[in-house]
Amino acid sequence: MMNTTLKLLAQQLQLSISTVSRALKDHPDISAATKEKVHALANSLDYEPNAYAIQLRTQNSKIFGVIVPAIANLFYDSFIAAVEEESRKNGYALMILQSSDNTENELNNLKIFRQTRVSGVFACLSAHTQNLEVYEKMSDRDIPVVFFDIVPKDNKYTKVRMADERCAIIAAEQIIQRGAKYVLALFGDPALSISQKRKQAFQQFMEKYAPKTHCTYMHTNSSAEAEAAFSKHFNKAQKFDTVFAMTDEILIGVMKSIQALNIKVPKEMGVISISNGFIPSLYHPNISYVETSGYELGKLAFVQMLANIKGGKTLSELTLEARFIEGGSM
Amino acid sequence: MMNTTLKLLAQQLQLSISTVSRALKDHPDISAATKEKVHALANSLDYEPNAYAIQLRTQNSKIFGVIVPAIANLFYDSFIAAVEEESRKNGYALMILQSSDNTENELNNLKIFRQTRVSGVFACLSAHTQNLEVYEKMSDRDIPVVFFDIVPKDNKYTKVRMADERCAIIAAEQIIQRGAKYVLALFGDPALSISQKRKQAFQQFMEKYAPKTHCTYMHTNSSAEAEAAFSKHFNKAQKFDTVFAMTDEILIGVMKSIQALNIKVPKEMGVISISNGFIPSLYHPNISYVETSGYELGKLAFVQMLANIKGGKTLSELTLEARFIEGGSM
DNA sequence: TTAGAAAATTCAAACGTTTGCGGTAAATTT
DNA sequence: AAATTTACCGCAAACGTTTGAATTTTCTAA
Repeated sequence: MMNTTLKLLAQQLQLSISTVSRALKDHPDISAATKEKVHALANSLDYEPNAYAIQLRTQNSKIFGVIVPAIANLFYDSFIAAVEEESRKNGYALMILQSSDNTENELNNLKIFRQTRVSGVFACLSAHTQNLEVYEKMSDRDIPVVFFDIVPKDNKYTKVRMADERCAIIAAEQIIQRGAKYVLALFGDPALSISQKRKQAFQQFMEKYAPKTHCTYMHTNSSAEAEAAFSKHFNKAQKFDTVFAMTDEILIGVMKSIQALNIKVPKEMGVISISNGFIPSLYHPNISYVETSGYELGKLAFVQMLANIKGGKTLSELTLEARFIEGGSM
Repeated sequence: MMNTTLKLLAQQLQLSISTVSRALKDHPDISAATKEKVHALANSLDYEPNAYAIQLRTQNSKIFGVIVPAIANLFYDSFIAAVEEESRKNGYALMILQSSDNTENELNNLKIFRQTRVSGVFACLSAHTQNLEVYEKMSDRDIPVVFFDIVPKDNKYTKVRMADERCAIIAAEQIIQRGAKYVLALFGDPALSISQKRKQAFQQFMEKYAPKTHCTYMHTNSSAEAEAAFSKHFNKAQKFDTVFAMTDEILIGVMKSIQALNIKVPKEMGVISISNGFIPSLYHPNISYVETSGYELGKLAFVQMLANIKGGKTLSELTLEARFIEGGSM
């Protein structure tokens, strides 16, 4: 079936293409009568403007690119969901690519975005990406980039992220409030700045406000490692009374161990984590956590993107405040 | 910064646009020397073909649309991940839209896809979508549609889905093998055909091969309902020894109740579910489940899509075989 | 009436490609 | 040396839209 185009409408109505085009978008130059006729025919012929022709003409694709380490991830999921919602409201579509935490994929994806002439990209750096040249290239072409979650250090970029230090501190506050004596604090990959930041903030806070509390710090790279670390340490001389998990991944490992050892939460063991909220809700009692909402972050990122597009460059770093969500595990 | 175009290259090289265009794609008409010069300049000027111009000319967007009820969902996540992988390999990009299980959104998304002139769409029907007219319209425009997971009944469409009945039967087999006497079988929204199919297959199989086993069938619409249903029934006169959860959502509710009541798995209670695998891996012991792999389904869907594009229409329904994954809960 | 303004419509170029066809110069054949 | 082939390359139209400027039509006022 032939696609109906402006030309076709124009022919059938004995009008020029430009008149039809303007009629369709309510241009004041066009008479009400003509507008009506045009709209009527357009509807009955089911006219859909050709996005490619428009973009070619206007240089504006109305598509945002999103690049995440993985789509199948609770946090990024909700981030994407938020961005998608806002995009749709604002007449943008979304193109989502995953880097699988691999710098090469990240590069390829960026290239696709350039080729697609996206109107902007939301980027979460791969864990070990150092070279930001490609992102510079986007800026050169006036494609705004909003970094989220894992962001570059350099502050010439627009970025939104969780208040990582605050998250850790809020958790520490809760641990102190519980009156914990022996704490096992589990953090993620020590190579990631997010792990470093959180650990440093946590440790500093504990040392300052609860110097008598005995804390053991560990880094684990997977659920399995966290599970092993927990059960190994639990069986040692001094039993912990509280455990802190920096991520969902770690929490999962910890909870498996807790179930296996049939430890009672919160009586025998207090549990607190930093999370999006889904995983903590899976257990009984619900795990208390410091919320890092991918959804909220997505909303924030979108605001930044729009600001970037409308008002030119707005370089800034926004952090999303965290809050404590009471479960029953403390 | 100006985008470099064929015209620019042509000017700088004192060649015609067509020559440059052909040189760039290794056309036999062009001499090796010229090709080399063109490539060299293209590289140094960082030329990227304008996808919109190409699509306008060739009528081929090299973009697939994906429409899912929700991105933030373990099953669809992995489906998308698979489709994305394959798409990238084949030079396609992906545009992902979520319907939030709302028919109106679904319609809007489809419209965006039509406007974007996607090369094809992967569609999962919203729970209560009846009117498939919009999908017909896609076909009219020669945009192939591959339905997945929640698919229309009519078999004039291309569809891939899980072998729903088989999943339920495999679970039933395991339950019989465990020697269960009293079974609580929890299914999802009775309005969904998937719930009906699974329940019917399950019930039929149990009645035929284990008529003496006492089964209680229930429908629950959320984790909370499942949790309530389980604990309510568990406290009645006759205790169950086995529970079957049709979805992750239901499993989550069941497991919360099991944890709350401190029931020992698998000694006091056998647990089996149908799942993607993630949720069952969260507990200790791991829950045994019948695997419905979104990832595999994605791969399958992509094959179908390619077949549709290459070889014209291939109407068919493919179902993905399910398999039992041993946890420690049976 | 008629000039002049206002309203409505059309012209035509441009966005960056692809591609059938035609053209020219060099190489090959008679 | 003329005729034919071969190897390269350029012309120009087309894809569907937007938009500044020009043009035509209609209205207004003297």
